[in-house]
Amino acid sequence: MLELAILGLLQEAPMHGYELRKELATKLGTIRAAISYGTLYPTLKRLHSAGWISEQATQTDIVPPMTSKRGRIVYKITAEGKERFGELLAQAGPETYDDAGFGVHFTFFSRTDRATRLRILEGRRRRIEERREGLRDMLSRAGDRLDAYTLELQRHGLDACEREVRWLEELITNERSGRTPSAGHGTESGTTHPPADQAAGAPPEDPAPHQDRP
Amino acid sequence: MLELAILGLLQEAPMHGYELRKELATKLGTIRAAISYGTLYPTLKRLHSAGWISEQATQTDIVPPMTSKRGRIVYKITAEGKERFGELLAQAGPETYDDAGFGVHFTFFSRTDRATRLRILEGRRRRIEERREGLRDMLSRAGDRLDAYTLELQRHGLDACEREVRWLEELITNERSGRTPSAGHGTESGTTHPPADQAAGAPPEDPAPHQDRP
DNA sequence: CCGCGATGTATCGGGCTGATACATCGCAAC
DNA sequence: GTTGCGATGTATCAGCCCGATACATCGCGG
Repeated sequence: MLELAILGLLQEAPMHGYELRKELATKLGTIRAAISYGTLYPTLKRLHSAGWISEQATQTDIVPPMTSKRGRIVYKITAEGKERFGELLAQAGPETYDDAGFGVHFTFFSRTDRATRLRILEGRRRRIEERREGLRDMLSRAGDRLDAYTLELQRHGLDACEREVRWLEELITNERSGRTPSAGHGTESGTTHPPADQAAGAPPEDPAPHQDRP
Repeated sequence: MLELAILGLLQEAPMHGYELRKELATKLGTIRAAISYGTLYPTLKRLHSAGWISEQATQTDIVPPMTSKRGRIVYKITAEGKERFGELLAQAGPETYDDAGFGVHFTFFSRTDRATRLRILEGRRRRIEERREGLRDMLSRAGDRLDAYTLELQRHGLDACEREVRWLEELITNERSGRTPSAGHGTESGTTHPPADQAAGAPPEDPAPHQDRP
């Protein structure tokens, strides 16, 4: 999972560890608190020894007139790494559908082909629907056996599940009709689907999700 | 964290490992996927060697005429364990406010005094508000630097944050005014509460778990 | 009587975290 | 000027936790 994330970020630009961590934190911040260095550095070493990335120490102090940065290690993705990234992007196991895995995959959706995007969205939806059903069963069957606070927690969880399913459904519909997730809904939607709000603010960037790399 | 959860469940009733896991899964299912045996059993051993719980093997095959259950190990909380549970319930560290920690604490709110409940709810709210602010900053500052999918993920995360803050706010208000989270809002699908089925195996414990109100 | 799914206990490799350590840079306060 | 401090940066370690796996038993239907 982390492997995919790192490869994906390094494909955008070479980075050193600290930068990588910050980038991970902002891009996956929603889904994953913040990757720890205790994970990051060993993983980078692993990726390096596997040949997916290259390390390049930068302690050339003499050259840069601006800021003679201290020795840090810039990681760069290799050709094999790009290949590996493509594999990881396309394949979807069970761990693709949990919170962390889905978040990472989703982050790179603009570099994923549409079929895979749909597969992953539907897998995630299935996962959340199962959780939702479990919650519903529990609330209707054992509802009165639980105390008020536990009940409230479950209700809140159920609510989040229903909301996420709706979100996924919308995304799936958009995928099928060939739209990218343009800016739309303002935080509150209640029960009504406002169908007429896109088609005005078309995103100028992000033309088409490409699959191969330069 | 697991320690608190186990102690709390065992205070309701003695259980063996399998049962404990199922109970954990349903009560904390919202917040934590499902505790693994690879975690559960070592933890139980640790709690036992610390003296918080007692193990009692049940392979008395001869006695019971009904079901000669195979040897399983029933865990029971000790007096020291109850004391420990009380400590853990009252103290709140940083890990109290992450998803897992908050979920566990919240589950046992009916056995927590009001002051602690408020402290935890407010701490959690603060945590989520920080996440929310981070997301908002990111969306307003670097919004156009991110691709459409990443953006959409962040928006969804922000939405979830705002929703949770509102939920917490409501709970806090209720706490201050002395209400417990009785069933209130919708999310319902015609729930007719089927009453009258407890009083069978339920322990006569649970007299008056929370403080009175001023 | 045989498989098969649920129940039940237990271990192991490995991923991930939080704490910790160390070192450098830029900047502001005194 | 030097002292402190926070951001940047790399790195390790104990320990928690998960997924996979291995057993063994029970109750059930074919």
